[in-house]
Amino acid sequence: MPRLKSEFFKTLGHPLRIRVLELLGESDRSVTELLAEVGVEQPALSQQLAVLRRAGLVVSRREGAGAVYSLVDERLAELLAVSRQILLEVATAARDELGVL
Amino acid sequence: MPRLKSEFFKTLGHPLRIRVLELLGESDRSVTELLAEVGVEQPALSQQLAVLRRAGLVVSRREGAGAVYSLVDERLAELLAVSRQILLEVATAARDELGVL
DNA sequence: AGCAGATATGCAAATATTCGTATATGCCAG
DNA sequence: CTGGCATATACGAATATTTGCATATCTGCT
Repeated sequence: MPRLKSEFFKTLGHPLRIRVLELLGESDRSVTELLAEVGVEQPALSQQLAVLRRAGLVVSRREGAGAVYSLVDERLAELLAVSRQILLEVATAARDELGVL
Repeated sequence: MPRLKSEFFKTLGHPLRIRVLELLGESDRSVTELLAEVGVEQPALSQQLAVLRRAGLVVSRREGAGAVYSLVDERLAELLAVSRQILLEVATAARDELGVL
């Protein structure tokens, strides 16, 4: 399972993909909406959406002209929240470390 | 924060590193012990331990001859557990998807 | 000091990811 | 069925990561 899990985390290892997941955690969004919120070229966004889709973390449905994306599992939001906690902890631990020296 | 978070996940995106974190989640371990449990060359292990150290996810203390590693934050174990849940969900979702086609 | 075991670092080749740009496809209006 | 907007894919150059191997460093012992 480490192999699978590392694939999963590798998928999360990209700023734009994280950003998108956070936004989708709030609510479903069309590509156009996402495009307005993250500051990148359209192909760049579609590429990363494709990565997330292949990893099975998001799904897209066509809706009229465009496409709407949503998270497959809401626990992804939870995961990102937990990771924020850990990051804070790790960051302050590192700061204390430096403080002691 | 997406940048920081993606760095964090990138660090997790490696089978050996995941394996090590899971083992350290159970209990602290010396490099020698880790070496016996994961099946890799010693330099490979030390390299990945170094990555984890630089990322601030683990710390090492010298103990006699060798070095003992431990997790900086036990919530890392929790995180890995949550990710397991999500993986299962995602995997079955994907399977159902295929089943429907 | 000199040795031996344990751990860490350096570095180049192989491999994988990202980014930009061009282009293709899907869908609706007219 | 054609134009135009929305989204997706292709592909090469730039960049980052991984891997294997050689070697350095640290520690306790004699």
